[in-house]
Amino acid sequence: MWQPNKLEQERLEKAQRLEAAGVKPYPARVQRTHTAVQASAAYELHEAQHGPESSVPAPEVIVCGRIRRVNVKGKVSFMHIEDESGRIQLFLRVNELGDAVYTQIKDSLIDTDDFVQAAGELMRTKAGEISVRVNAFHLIAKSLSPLPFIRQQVLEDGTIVEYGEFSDVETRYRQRYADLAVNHSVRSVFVKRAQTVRAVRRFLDELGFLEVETPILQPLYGGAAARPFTTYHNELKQELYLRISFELYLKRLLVGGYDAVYEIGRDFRNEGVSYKNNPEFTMLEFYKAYTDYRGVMEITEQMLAYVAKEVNGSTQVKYQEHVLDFKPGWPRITMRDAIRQFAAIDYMDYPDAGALEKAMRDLGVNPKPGQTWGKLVEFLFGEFVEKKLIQPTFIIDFPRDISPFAKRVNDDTLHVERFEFYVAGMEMGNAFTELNDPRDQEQRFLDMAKLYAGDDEDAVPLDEDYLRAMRFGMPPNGGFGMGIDRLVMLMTDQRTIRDVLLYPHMRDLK
RNA sequence: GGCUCCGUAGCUCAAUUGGCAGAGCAGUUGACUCUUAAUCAAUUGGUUGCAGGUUCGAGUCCUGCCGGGGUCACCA
Repeated sequence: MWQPNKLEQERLEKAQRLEAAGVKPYPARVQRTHTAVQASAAYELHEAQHGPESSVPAPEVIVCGRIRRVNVKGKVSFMHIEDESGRIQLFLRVNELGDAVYTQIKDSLIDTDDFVQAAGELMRTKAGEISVRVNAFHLIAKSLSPLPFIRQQVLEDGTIVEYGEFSDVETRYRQRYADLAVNHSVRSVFVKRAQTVRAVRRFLDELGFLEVETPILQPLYGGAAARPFTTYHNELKQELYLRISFELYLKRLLVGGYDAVYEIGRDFRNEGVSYKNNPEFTMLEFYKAYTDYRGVMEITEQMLAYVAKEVNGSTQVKYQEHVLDFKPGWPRITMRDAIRQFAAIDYMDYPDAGALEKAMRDLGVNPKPGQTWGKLVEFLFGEFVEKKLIQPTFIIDFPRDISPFAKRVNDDTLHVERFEFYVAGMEMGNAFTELNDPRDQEQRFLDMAKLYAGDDEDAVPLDEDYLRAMRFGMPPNGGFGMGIDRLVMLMTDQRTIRDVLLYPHMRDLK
């Protein structure tokens, strides 16, 4: 239940006073002929055509927006209103507006944060700012709660300098609308986010991929190692999982005859929250027939370079203290070489888990006891290599026992054709030459069940229907998955995933 | 989940060893017909996250809880 504070109480009373004077604080009908930027452009064009002192009347406009600055003087006032395009100044003079309306402004019945509609001829003030000489002024939405206040200055090129800030992280995330309304730079992050997703789509569409949608509610989860969220369908009396990946549903479509499919959508993983993990996040997965993980690496490089260029105008992107370069030709380093290089240990000298674990302890790291060989290799990688991979890098050829959907590397029983790519010390994506032998796939499911018996977190449920699909024949294909949010972090120079999510997950307030 | 730091006015922040809770901005009132981080004068505003405890006295010290940041763990 809303308990108006003092400032809100004042605004409520203003709304009532306006209503008493016959002003509707929330009218149904609104008009706008120009955005703020269109209006400015229209005046500049007028000046260019007729000169600054011309007797030809300037264009008449109707603009709408939120009041961001008010400067009331005795008989002339100024406001800046803001719409999505930017800001424009209103020049309000009692002569044009009449006493009644001007008095409402002077009595500050109109507040910063209110939405208004203003009509009039465009002009330039003596100080040189393009403004609307307002002859009709209407409140179109009263703001009852003041937005967090920070002082801002609009420079001539339109940039907004902020003095002070609205920085309380918790409030910013919980009340993102206020964050967006006040903090100008936050809005641009989400514009770039949209541009990023659009660029990914355009890239894949142009390559001939078909965008599809697969179930989020799944009777069986799979395709990744993660704990799922569970839910329940009341009518069907059915336990359901929120998907942790799209993998198995997408590959079934290759059986159905599509050569190349992709999906961009939400995944849900019931795991820890961190600067790069949110319980729900946006994933891109694609699968392409008649290629393998080498082909997928080429697509990956091209795609990321394309996105960087579309969003930031260059394959080079500033991220924190680094300049990342997505230009294709990223290094491809095997998992084995990477660990040899950064950890000074060759895990192939220790082909069984017990020996490897002991060798790792001698190196001074402490994996959980009793893990599989592949898990140990992965631990080594995380401990010694991951953070060091700043420029885009493919790490290729992963241990088999942590990769149940990838084809083995020729004549190598320990490795599969899989790569992950890393940027800024973060895992960005994961891909393999997809396993398409149903007999091998079934064995992998069984092996996983055996390896991770009693280990709920890493168990991979056996998906009979997926095997059935594969038995009809699945073309050889390469598959790919990438966290879109992390990509957006890179494109927008944000340190945490929460700053690229409009509504990051927050604990419930009790 | 562990460790650690933090929570004071609408926003950003002060408050000495435990000693009257403050400032700037915004808000309110007034002046001002080209201002723009407007200016000038006056002025309001607090359950110091919540609940206990120690003390003559707690924003400050202690315990618990709530929320958040960082970090570790978890996480292909």
